[in-house]
Amino acid sequence: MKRKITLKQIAKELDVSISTVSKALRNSPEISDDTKQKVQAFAKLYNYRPNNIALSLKNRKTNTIGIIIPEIVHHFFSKVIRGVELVANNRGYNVIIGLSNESFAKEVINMEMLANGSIDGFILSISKETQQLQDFHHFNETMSQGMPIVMFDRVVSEISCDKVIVDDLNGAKNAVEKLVQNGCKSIALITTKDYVSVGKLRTQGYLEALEEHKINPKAQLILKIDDTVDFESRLDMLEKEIEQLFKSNKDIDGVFAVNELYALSAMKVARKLGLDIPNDVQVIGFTDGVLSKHATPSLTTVSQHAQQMGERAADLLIDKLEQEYETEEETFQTIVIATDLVERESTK
Amino acid sequence: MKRKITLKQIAKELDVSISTVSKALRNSPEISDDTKQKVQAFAKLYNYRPNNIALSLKNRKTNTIGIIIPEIVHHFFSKVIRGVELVANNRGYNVIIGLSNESFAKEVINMEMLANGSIDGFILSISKETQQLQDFHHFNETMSQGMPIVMFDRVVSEISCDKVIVDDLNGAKNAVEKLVQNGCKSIALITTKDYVSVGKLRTQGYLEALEEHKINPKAQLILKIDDTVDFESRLDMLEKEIEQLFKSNKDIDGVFAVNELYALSAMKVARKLGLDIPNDVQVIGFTDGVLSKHATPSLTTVSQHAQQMGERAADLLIDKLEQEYETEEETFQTIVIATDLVERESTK
DNA sequence: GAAAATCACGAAAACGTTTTCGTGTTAAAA
DNA sequence: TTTTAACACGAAAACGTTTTCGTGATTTTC
Repeated sequence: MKRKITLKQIAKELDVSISTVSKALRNSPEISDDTKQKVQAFAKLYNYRPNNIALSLKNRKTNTIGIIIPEIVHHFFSKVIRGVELVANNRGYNVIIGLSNESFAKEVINMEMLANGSIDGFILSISKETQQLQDFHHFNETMSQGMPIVMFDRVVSEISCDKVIVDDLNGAKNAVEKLVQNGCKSIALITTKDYVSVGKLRTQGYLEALEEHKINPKAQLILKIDDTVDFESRLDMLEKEIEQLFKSNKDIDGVFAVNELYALSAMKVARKLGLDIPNDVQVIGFTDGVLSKHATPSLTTVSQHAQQMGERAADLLIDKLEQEYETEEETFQTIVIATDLVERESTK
Repeated sequence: MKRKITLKQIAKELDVSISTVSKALRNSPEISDDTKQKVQAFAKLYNYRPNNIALSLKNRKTNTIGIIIPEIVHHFFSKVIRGVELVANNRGYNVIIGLSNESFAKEVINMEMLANGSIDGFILSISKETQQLQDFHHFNETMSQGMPIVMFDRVVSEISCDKVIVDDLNGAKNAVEKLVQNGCKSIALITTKDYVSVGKLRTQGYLEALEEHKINPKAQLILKIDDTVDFESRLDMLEKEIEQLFKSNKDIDGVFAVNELYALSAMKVARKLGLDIPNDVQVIGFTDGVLSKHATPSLTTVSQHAQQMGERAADLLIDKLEQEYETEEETFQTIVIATDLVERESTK
């Protein structure tokens, strides 16, 4: 078991100095062709590669970006990661992941771990708990140490940093307008409680769409789910709530749900109640998930372009990292990714 | 924008030596209580944290593990990552990811990148292309440099290293036996071409189950899909092949598919042909995906316990990394994770 | 009061690089 | 022949730690 070879070992072996070896390998004109050839041949033979850690220390730059997300077993987030990884690799960076698991404490700990030299900057989406607690000190501390942050999807307006967000408002608005145009008169909304930023915006989009079509929103058509519960494991509870919604509002002919699971559950409940989709009820979900495509009937969705979000976020971060001169005044941008309405069988 | 504070700066500020600061912070008995208090208070005030990169260089240990997978937008792999991340974090390690995107070249490049000091060891699942090319030099090179590797799921028998695999053979066998017990007489198999190790084993399980029940396997009931094609985008092709299978074998009353997509497509085609599930045809898939649970009818599956695989792999790797004495003879283990048959609506 | 022991701290090396600045040797210019 | 320039290389610092060893100063012991 031979360790990786170092400059020092090569130098010793060839009886030259470390500097000479380093220069020879980087083709410095200071070194004679003879020596260069000798060194390069030897290095190739022993498959020399510079040690990244040493380089990071020397350059005070790791060429690694940290990504902190609430959950990885999630189509949306894994697509974002793929996007980040794609451009990061192309631009010579590695990606290191941290999962907050929707917990504030884990988010803080993970960031502190990575911020101590392991990475050059963060790409992150904040946890639900952080959104509730409204405690953002760790972001400020990180940034005040000169480590840039790019937030995506779940962002917080109180923090000044680069951001990549989905156009939640217009995405929702377009979806609801589609339902209206398709003849729906009584459109239900299944959303989350208000502290989740994206839920709030999508709700707003729903309301605006109704308003523009002179439809009075009815409170009893809006179902706010408490999403601190893990509904993957408590599907029954979710379905009961939705069933209640349908039963007390027999006139529902359209449903807009702020995520895939809610939309699918709505379809399931509707079918169970003897309603035909899309003839009796039309359904649209807001999601980038994989379930929609394969559901029966397949679900019309607002697509969020998760991978693109990751790509843009990575570009934003790396641009900032490689910015030659620190601009006098820090300037941050917010990129808004437009959504697409992917029409499938759950709408007419 | 103040940089992170270092020992040197603290030393200068307090007019003591770097060594004294370091020792004071680590509570060395060499240092007087007075000085300790002074240093620790100052460090706390300025939120001092040792630089990970410097520590890595000094200790020749990064406390980071690299994970290389073919694809991240995949329920199975993201669950494995979650498992790895879970135990890694608990044991004081970070996780850095590399995506091979099923490409041999990217796999090699990614490994070389990370092997140059960035990580202490690998957890990986090899790409399809690597499986085809049967070129494993990069694994051998990595290991010969003293960097341990743990392979999971898609492993290669030619390489001696720790491995974590699913009991593909028995998982498949049990599934097919279930179908037999449920009364199926003519059971089709939808699998991949042979070079993918897991496909091969699952096929073997299918054959063994039939044999044990004295059923003669029929070649025309076995459909081998070329999975170099990305079927997420070419669903129609996949469905056509399956439709052909059903049409030329009207007696099919059971289907075992080696992954989720094939199983779902089979159900879709069957329904299209007017067959009822599970009364006319029963279907079982091999998967850890999310589609099965939410499909209609929901799909009976062989569960692979992906997260557990990740956990075991991480434990295996970290155990090896922290092994005090290098045992005389390297010894490798292969952990086999048993599968579970999750019965849902697609079987009786 | 001298020798020994204890205390409290600092210097320096090491991890593996890159780069700046010498410096001795040879070749060209005066 | 002397001065200058070009050449080819090495020493050392720096990145931020930890740790070994050394060393003055003070205290204890006889």
